[in-house]
Amino acid sequence: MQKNLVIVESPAKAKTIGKFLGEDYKVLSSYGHIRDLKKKSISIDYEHDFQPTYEVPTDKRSVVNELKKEAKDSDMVWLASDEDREGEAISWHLYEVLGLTPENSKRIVFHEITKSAILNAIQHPRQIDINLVNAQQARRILDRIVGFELSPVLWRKVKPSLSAGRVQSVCVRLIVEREREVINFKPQTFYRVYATFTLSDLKGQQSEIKADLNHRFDTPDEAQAFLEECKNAKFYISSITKKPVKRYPAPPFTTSTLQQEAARKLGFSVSKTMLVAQQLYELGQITYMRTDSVNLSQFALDSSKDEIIKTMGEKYSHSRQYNTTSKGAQEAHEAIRPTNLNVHETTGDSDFRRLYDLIWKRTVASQMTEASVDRTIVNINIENDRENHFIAAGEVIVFDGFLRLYKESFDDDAVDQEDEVGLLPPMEKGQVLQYKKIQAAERYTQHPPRYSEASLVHKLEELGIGRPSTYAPTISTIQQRQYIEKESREGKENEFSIFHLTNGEITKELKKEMVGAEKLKLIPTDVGIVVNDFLTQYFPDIMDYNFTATVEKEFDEIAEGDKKWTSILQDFYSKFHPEVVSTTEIKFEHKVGERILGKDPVSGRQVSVKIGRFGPIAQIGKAEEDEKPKFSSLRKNQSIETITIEEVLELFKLPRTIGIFESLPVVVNIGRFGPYVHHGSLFISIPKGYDPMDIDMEQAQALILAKREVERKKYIKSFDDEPELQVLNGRYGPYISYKGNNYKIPATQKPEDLTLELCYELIKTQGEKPEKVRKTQKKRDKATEAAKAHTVRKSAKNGAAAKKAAAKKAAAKKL
DNA sequence: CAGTGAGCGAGCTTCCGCTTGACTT
Repeated sequence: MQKNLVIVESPAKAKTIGKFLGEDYKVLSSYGHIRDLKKKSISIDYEHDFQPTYEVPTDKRSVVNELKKEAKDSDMVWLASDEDREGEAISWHLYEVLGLTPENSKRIVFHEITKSAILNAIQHPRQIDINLVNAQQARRILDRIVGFELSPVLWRKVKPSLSAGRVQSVCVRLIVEREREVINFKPQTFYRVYATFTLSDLKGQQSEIKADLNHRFDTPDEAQAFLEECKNAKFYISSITKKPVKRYPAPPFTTSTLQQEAARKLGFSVSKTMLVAQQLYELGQITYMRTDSVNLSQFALDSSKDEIIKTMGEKYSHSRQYNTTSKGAQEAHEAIRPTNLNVHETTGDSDFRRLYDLIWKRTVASQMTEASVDRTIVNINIENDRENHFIAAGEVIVFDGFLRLYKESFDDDAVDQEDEVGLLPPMEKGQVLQYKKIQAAERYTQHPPRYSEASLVHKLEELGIGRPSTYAPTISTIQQRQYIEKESREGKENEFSIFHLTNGEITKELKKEMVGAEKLKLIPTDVGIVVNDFLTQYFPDIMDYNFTATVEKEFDEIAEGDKKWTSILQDFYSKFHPEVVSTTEIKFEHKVGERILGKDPVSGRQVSVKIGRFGPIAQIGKAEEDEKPKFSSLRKNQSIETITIEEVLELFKLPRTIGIFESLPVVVNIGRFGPYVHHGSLFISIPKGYDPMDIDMEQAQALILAKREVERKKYIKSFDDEPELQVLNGRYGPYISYKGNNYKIPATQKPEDLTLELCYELIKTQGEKPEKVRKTQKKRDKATEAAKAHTVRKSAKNGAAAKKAAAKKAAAKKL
């Protein structure tokens, strides 16, 4: 019988700690929470002080059973989950589920995983802090109430299977509001003036300086007038100011800052960063990757100091401890850093190496001396012009310090392309300059940038919404619900004018540039916009950007023992629930989010757009009229909010019957996967370059015949003895199809010469794959729908349940 | 890949935070 059982949250942590503690200690992991509110029902008893009903989820049963067994075999159980609200609750649930007592259990905490920290923790045990636990229960139950009361309102008023929650709904709101700012933005033009001057020093050496005007002009006339004035003006240096400036390194990484920098410097998505970081953590190469703390352990401070002195010298070392400033931080862990700072690089694939390199550099740089820069500002006056002057800036790095290793990136780096400033030639006050050229270029003010995944995380953290463990999952949830999409937009070509002044002559040039290109930005869908507007109108408190911060304050009061958790919930629920009831009872004249655009000039029937079962649709006519309404999906790039009646009427020009071929109609339409020609049982995608609005019979016939040819060529060979095996011609050349799986044919083998035996051999050498059951069309439809509704994980686990639901749906559909 | 679209049915969907593997729909 072992003496001690220590339970931590993460298995990697358990492994490390196990090494520090001797034979008398067994260290196991709870794998996070082991108990939660029951999954299906709301599981809160409103009649009895919000009494929750907890259950051990199925995927935690085996963990719990093992812990139970080990606990029974131990003299003492040490509950060593993290020291924050969630961690305290994990310990409490363990205490309850494992049937522990104050005599056979102790609660311990540590912030860094070192032998001394853990031994010290064991010397100073305490009991479970029930106030902190209650704060967690309040948080959990409030989130359940919000999610499970609000989502059904959306099912009734907007569309089934939608969701709402304290975090996700506000997240969508940020993106919707930013999109509106972008749409409503009216770019303004202005003229920016910049010049190149020449000056000669005492020895007659010529050099050049670039300088910007301190003023922008609103119109081309003003810009031109200014250049006119410069033609014969005298330019001289009116002042030279030198100022030493210091630059300080950024603090070590938290989850949020790591996600942002990995996106900017490595182009990683938020989830990719977390995936790679998780692997580095499991290999013991970095500390825990879900943290909001910038704190470094004494060990990390000491070893980075050693490392810096050893590789760069004493003057580069400057130890610092940073303070966490982000809202709602709980600081149960250290900052993200390499576990051993003397390991400068890691092995593995390039993603691995690059992320490790980033973390190593950021950590070490944070412990390095600040950089010293001499900054020079030169004012160049224009004689007889007291309002305008040119400014030239120069910078010399006197001591590079941390910049030797690492420089933080910022989101607008790409915008400030003229950011580089270099060395200025020697000059003195009063010196007269000659202009070489002066240019006034037309520029446009830019709309605020759409959010990227990383900049959204930054904003969420700033508002104190969400936690390090939820940033990545939240972004994928709102994508799965199809509230937002990640999209890239190509830039548009834009013409602008530049006036040049050279040799006393002004010329005008028209130039083209690409503007407005955006890479993988977050854009709301129609569903996202409609849901957001609905929630913002009827539940403004929940949708308030400060809602989380406000309730967090109350949770803190519970944790401090100043307030009762049930009365906080009572206050909230007594206000919130009636709002849910009254909103549910509203009989809307139109469907939520519906826009009436006017009347169809041909039939006189009403034209409207709204959210349909499969997304946004346009409709002519009303359901209650005798004649059935006509429907058409909106095109990609069209939105309920901005579409015009003309555009809607255009949609109904399809489907278009363009003629008869072989006594069957040829119909052109646009479906979910783009434009297609429909003839008999054949559907043919219309290739790019053709316009479905004016494709003619000749072109359509060609497409039909070409498709037939492909179909004909598709079958190279089949065998009477084995109807399930075929040799086919596909997009990538010939292949073998067998029981729903495909197998390659080596280039040396002529497909026509294949025998059944040869095919079997090829299948065997490539490893026969398990038979795939070919589903019917309808079933597959339902399966994808079900998969969309579930998260990837859930659908994997509940495969059988999903199938059952799908079958039911399919059955319902037939009736 | 699949080319859909309003009510007499049946019963489903949903939250946030803590943690990792095990899947073939």
